[in-house]
Amino acid sequence: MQIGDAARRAGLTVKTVRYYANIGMVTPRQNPDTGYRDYGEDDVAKLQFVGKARRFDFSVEECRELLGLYEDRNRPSREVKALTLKKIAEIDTRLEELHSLKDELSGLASSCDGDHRPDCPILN
Amino acid sequence: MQIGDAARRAGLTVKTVRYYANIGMVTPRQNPDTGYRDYGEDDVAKLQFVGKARRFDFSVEECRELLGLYEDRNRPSREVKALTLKKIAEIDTRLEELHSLKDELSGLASSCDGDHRPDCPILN
DNA sequence: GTAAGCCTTCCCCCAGGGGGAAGGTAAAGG
DNA sequence: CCTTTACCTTCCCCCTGGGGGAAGGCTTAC
Repeated sequence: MQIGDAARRAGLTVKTVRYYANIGMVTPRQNPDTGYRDYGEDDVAKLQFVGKARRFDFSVEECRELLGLYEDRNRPSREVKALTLKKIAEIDTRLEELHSLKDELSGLASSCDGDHRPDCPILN
Repeated sequence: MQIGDAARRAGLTVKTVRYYANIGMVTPRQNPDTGYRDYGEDDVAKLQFVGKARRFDFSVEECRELLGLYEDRNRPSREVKALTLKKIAEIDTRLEELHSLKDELSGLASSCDGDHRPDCPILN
């Protein structure tokens, strides 16, 4: 199948799918007649997998890692779980950062009158 | 004062301060003898302000906007407050996304045995 | 004299693609 | 059969927010 169909089925843009081919993450066969990329069902499955992992905030590099485990028939699920737990820890860190950031901004906003006068505590 | 001192006093790198000069955000005078950038106290104050705003997760474009209000003697604090509230709303959205992402990943991780067997629900 | 420590501009690099140009190809409609 | 439309290809520049380092110029201290 052509890249357009593969992209639609994976819920990705053509650009993105082509990018994944260029960086060697999901490399389809090539149609020798047209020179077009030729995607099979297995490729679509990988694209869907990567798309999902990206939505899960895994970086492209992490996706490549996960894909390696995914393709390995003897993959130990231990490694996949470890990667997921690491990701969860990162999310926790980011959550804490955002929480304290929000608290700080909220404090500033509530101490700011929000009128036309030039003395605003946010700016000082 | 030279860029190195200004950067140290603002808690930024020289590269960053030079970048801010290049994009026209904090533009110091120029020493006519040496051709070096010449920072005054007012510039340092602006750099500190921008550094703080960046740490508050404001984009460079938003910093430029805030700086415009900061420099305007007749600035209405209303606008500053509005920008801050908008930022808080964005943080809320991001918090929700991260929470649901974490829930989803946690569910996957807990349903994954994490042993050597090749059937891992995370990958499926 | 020379080495260290400033400064300058210039260019390439990162993620993760997006936008669009220029040109080849395939299938459907008239 | 011809044209239109919708594909596809490679190529190159764009974004954010700078980092890294080269090549060259200047004082100052030893």
